[in-house]
Amino acid sequence: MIKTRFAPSPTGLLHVGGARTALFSWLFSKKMGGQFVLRIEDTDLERSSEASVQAILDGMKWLQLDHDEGPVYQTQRFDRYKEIIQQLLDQGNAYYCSCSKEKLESLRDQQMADKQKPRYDGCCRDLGLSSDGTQNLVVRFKNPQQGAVTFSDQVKGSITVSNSELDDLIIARSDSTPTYNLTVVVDDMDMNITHVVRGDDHVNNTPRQINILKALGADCPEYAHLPMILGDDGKRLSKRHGAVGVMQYFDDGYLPEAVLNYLVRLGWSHGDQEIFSIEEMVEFFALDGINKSASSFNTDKLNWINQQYMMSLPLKGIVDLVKQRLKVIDVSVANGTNIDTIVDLYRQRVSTINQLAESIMYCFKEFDEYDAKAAKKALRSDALEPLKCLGEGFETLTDWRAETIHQVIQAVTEQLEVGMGKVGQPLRVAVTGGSFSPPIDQTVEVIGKAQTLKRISRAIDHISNL
RNA sequence: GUCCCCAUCGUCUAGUCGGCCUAGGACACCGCCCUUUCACGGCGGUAACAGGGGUUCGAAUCCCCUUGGGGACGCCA
Repeated sequence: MIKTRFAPSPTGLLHVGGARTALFSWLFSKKMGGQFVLRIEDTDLERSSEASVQAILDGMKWLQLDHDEGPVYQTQRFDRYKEIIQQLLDQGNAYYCSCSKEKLESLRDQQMADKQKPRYDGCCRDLGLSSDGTQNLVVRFKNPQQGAVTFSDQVKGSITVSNSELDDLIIARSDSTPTYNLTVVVDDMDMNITHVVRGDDHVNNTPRQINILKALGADCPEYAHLPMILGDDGKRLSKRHGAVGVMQYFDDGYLPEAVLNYLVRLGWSHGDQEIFSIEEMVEFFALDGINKSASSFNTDKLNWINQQYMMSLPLKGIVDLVKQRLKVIDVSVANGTNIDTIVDLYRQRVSTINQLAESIMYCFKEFDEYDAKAAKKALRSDALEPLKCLGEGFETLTDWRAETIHQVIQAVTEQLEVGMGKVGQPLRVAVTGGSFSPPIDQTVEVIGKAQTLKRISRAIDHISNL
C-alpha cells in the first residue's frame, strides 16, 4: 500500500511551494490508490503557532487536497520520540554532548575561516557522558564515519553523500525535546510512509535520515525531491510573488481549480497538454515525469489558466463566487438585474472573479463618473442626436429583448445614416460608463429599460453641459 | 568557503534509452481574420538547445571541463 504525507511546519502560511509539494504528494497517492497523510511538524515550540496550523488547514481545504489520515501533530508524540532517543542511546547509536552553544559557534566560525565545511567535531562522541536529566545535555546521533550513503531519488536520480561530510546531529535539545531529523524519521517509520515527496531543500537531510533509519533497523522509504519554485524574477520566492499564502489567491479572485492546474504544470508535464481536470492529473501523474530543475512562477500564465476556468466551469459556481465578491466590496445585487446573464456575458472577458465583479458593478449601482477616455471619445456633440433617437426608440419599446433592442439601434443608424460605431459606442458608454462591454444589445437588455433610459438622459445631459 | 543538485525560446515546457529536430506546444508580445467596442476563437510571426572539448557515420540528447543558478552546512523545519 502506497502512502505519502505532507508535513509542513506551522510557522507561516501555506505558500505556493508548499501547496505544490502537497499537490504532488496527494496526486501520487491518488494515482497509486494509496493514502495521503497530513502531519503537522510543530516541534519548534517557539515558532509554531495555532494560526499557522489553521492557515495550512484552510489552504488545503480550499484546494481540496483532502487527507486520509491526520492531521497528526508531532507535539502529541513526544513520548514516542523519547522512547526512540533512549533506544538509540542504549544501542550506542547516540550519545550525550555537553558542548555549549558558544563553543559550537566559535568552532563553526573557525571552520568557516579555514574554508572548511562547518560541522560538529565529535568532541563528546567517545566521552561516554551520562545524564541524570538535570544537566541539560543534548543528545547527538552517532553518524557512521566510514563509507557513504547512496539513495535513488525518484526525481533526481542517484545521489551519493560521503559519511565524512555528515556530522553528529543533535536529535534531542537540552530541554529534551526532539529535533526535526529525528521526528521525521520516527514518524515516517511509524506511519509506514512509502514515499517521501518534499522540497529539494531536504536532499541534504536525506542521508542523515537514512542513517538514523538504518540504526533503527527500519526500511527506507522512496524519496522524491521536488525542485524549488522561484519568483517571477527567477529569484527566491518572496512576499512580492508566491510567498504569500495560497488563500491570498482566493482573496484575489482566483479559482482553486486554476491554481491547482497552474501548480501541476510547474515542474511537471504530460506532453503538450495545458489544461487538466483533477481526474486527468491523477490519471497522468507520475514521479518520473517531474523536472529536475527549479521553475519560476508566472502570473500571466496563471491569469490565462484562471480565465480558461472562468469560461468553462459551471456558471452557477462562478455566479456564487461573484456574489460573494460583490458583497465584500459592498455592492448589493438586489435590484432585479439578472446576475446569471451578466456574469455569463462577462466571464470570457476577465481573468479573475474580482475583475468580473468590478466589471459588472455598473449593473447594480449607478457609476460615479464616465471613464475619461471613453467619454471624451464617444460622448461628444455628434453623439447627441443618436442618443436622443435611441431614447425615443427605447421609450416605446415594450418587448425588451436583445433582438428588438438591436432593431431599434439598427433603425437609428439607418434614420441618421451613420455607422454602427456612431450609435453603439455612445450608447455603450452612456449605459456602462466605459468603452468595453459585451455586445451592446445584450448589455442593454440586462440593464433593463428603466435604467437604460435613465442613463441615456444622463449622457445627454453630460454632452449638453460640455 | 565546503558538499549536493541543476542548465532547451523572456516564462512554463516537449524532446521516451543519439538520427523522424531546418528543435514542437503553451503564456506573454507583434501582425492578420472574426467583430459596432472589449473579449473569446482562428491564422501567422519574433524568440531557445549557456560556452568549450570529446565519443560517434550522426548529439539538444552520452562523457569531461568551464561558466552560471539553486540548495544545504542550526539545540529551524
